[in-house]
Amino acid sequence: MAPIDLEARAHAEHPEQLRLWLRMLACTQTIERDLRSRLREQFETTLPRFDLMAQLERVPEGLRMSELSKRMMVTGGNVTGITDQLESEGLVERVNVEGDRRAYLVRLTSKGRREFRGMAQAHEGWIVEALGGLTSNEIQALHQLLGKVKRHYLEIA
Amino acid sequence: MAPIDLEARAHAEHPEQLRLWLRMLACTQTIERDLRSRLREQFETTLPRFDLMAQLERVPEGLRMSELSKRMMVTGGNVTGITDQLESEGLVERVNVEGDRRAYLVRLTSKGRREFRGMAQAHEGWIVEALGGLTSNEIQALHQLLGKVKRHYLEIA
DNA sequence: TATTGTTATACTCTATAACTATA
DNA sequence: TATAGTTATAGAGTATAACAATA
Repeated sequence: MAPIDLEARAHAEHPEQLRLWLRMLACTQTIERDLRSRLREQFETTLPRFDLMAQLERVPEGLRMSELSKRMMVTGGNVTGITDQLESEGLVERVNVEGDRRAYLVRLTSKGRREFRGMAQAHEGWIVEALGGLTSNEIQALHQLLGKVKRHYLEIA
Repeated sequence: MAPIDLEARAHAEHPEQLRLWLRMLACTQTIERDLRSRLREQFETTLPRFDLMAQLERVPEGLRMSELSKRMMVTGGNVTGITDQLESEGLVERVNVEGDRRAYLVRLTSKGRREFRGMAQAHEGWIVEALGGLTSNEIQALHQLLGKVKRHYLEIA
């Protein structure tokens, strides 16, 4: 039985692209909502905070605000706000950049790194579970197809 | 060249599910952001407002608040707020339900229907363009795979 | 002048929970 | 008691624009 959700507005007469889009949205919104509520309940944090820390985890020396802003796909003011929060909790720190006194590097503290590992492990488990209905081949296929979507979108944007 | 975005945090060592998830998010967030800004600029409206009207367009007799809430995947209070806005602009109306004086049917006015058609046409064009990099076969494949994701997620939720 | 990051602000979206009215 | 919808509230998330310091 079809669930009643965002996709309910799709007509059979709609172009196949639109029907696909509504399904994509329904999938990501549902999963994302659950991630948010689990992050809040189990770790008292939010998705942007988690995401900022995830970006930093890959880069031990830290990232500039402008780089974080690009990667998180949000404007600079917001990165400042999230960084302020995390810094006040001792999870990240701002480090001066040699040769440019306007800029900082934001990096995880050891406390931040420790706390992030716990969250990341849980998060990974939730995602593996959420996508657990797919075989490895299907995952590869989806990954490849969405890669194509992304590349095309960057070209026309 | 790989774009710098949400996916930048993906490691090769991450499980394939997580890498897929980050790609799904990057795709939908990018497209969704553009939709929001185009709806704002060209039609002075928002995605939830558009979505509510889209749900109603399929059902000329209207939908109850509770039904809208389910379909839009948001809680009742929010539907009230959006409906209030649209009603004050004469785009939707609340109609009494015979036999249940607690409930309403919300439906598009003719003005609402007229304005919606314009927006929907533009919206459809944006989506067709956004997903224009895919062949029809690829669209079918994605649609089918995401259907599987959705069904599995409903089972475990 | 341009760039980095911050501050201030405002608005949309959302969930939660208490509430009113009807069933 | 349960249900339909509303109200009130608080917080997340975001964009915009003006600003200070530095390049």
